[in-house]
Amino acid sequence: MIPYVNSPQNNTKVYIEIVKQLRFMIQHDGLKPGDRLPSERELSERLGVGRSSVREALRALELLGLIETRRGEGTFIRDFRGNQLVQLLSTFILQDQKAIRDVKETKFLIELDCLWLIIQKAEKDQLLKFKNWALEADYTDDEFFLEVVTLADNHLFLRIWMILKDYYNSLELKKMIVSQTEYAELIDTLISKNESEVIRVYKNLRKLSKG
Amino acid sequence: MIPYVNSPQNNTKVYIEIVKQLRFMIQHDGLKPGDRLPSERELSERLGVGRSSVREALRALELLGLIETRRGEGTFIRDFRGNQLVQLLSTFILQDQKAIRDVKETKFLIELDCLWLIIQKAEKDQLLKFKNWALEADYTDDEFFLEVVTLADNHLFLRIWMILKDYYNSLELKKMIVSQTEYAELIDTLISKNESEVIRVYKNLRKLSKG
DNA sequence: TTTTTTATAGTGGTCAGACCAGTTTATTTT
DNA sequence: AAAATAAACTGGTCTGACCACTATAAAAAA
Repeated sequence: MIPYVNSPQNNTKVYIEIVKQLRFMIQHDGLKPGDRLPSERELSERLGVGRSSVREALRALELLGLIETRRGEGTFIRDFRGNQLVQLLSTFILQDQKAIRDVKETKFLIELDCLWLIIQKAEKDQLLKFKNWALEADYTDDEFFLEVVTLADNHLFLRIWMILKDYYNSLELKKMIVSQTEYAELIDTLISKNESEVIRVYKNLRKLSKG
Repeated sequence: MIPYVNSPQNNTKVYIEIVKQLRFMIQHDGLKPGDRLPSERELSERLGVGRSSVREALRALELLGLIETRRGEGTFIRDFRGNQLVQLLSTFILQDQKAIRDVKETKFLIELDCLWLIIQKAEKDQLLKFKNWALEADYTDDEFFLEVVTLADNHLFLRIWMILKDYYNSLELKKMIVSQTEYAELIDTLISKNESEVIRVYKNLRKLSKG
């Protein structure tokens, strides 16, 4: 086949071109999450490039979380609404030890953001169900706020919060004890859509007078 | 050398291990943007793995924008602000309308968070200097809010915002026109530490009645 | 001496081929 | 028809070979 990728006047790297070709291929063939891509050897042949270059492109996309590879089976398109990327960047970025305060601060504010989003978006019966659960079930603080962030219905916030949560826990700070009634009270303020009360109750729950 | 990477009980992919080793190396040696990494051949030898595996790792990091490679010169650490990958991810990910809404929503709330942090933390003379700049200098909306996020003095928010900003710009939405006086008004509310006014002015600046 | 030119060693970019370790499919045996 | 076996495929990795380009050291010219 004619090597799209390796034509003389093209001076961009081969693996970048392969990424572009893959993107085109996915769009053109309407491939969806779960679908299989052609094998490395077939791509190599079809695009007229070496297999190692194909692999460089695929590995890059894999690290980005866009595809998934299973030995012996093949390469598959992934459900990439979340971004692996933030995951990865964070591990690069969060080496910085002095960022502890930033992590706490960010986690708190994002939790507040999600509470605010819930007020804007959530249905009342969703919240009532949530409250029942909060009163009866057994859960950790993380599990409670996972529900909150999920209810906020913003995938980016969910991803960011997940990372922050993990990092926060790795700090091994002393845990606050929060009673079920406090959680329930927070949900009540959501139901009543009282923004300032949400902030007050949340801060109190986190034992914060100030941010 | 002992191959860290290829020990028997380790069944994760070699290139992933190399990424981890690189991260460790960067942290341990305190490498900063602009610094050079060891050559591919040297890494291959030092880690006891094939050069092609090293390249898979490096290409992935390059696509992520974390490193930069110059033929004949070497591989360098980059001042990563998500640039490269955003272009790519945006076309892969952001076809989805909900994802687009999430990006807008998240950027909006994080900007508000930063404004709130400024009220808590910033010194008055910092803000006055900021206002002078806002009235006299020439800047884009991104540049203005980069100042805001910087003033919030939270590295994590800075990083997240940078990524979001790039995502957001890659959406190619129509830009709002904001006058210098509007920006200055926002800074005034910061100086007066009036939280509800900050929210109102910011929303107005973004032409939002609701989130 | 200083400058310029020229060779050389080093670096990333790419390819081809080999082998291993799994999975799937086809074939054979029971 | 079911089970066991063989073959064909797929990704994972390594090695060695070139090429193109850059930086450095050596040699030649000024």
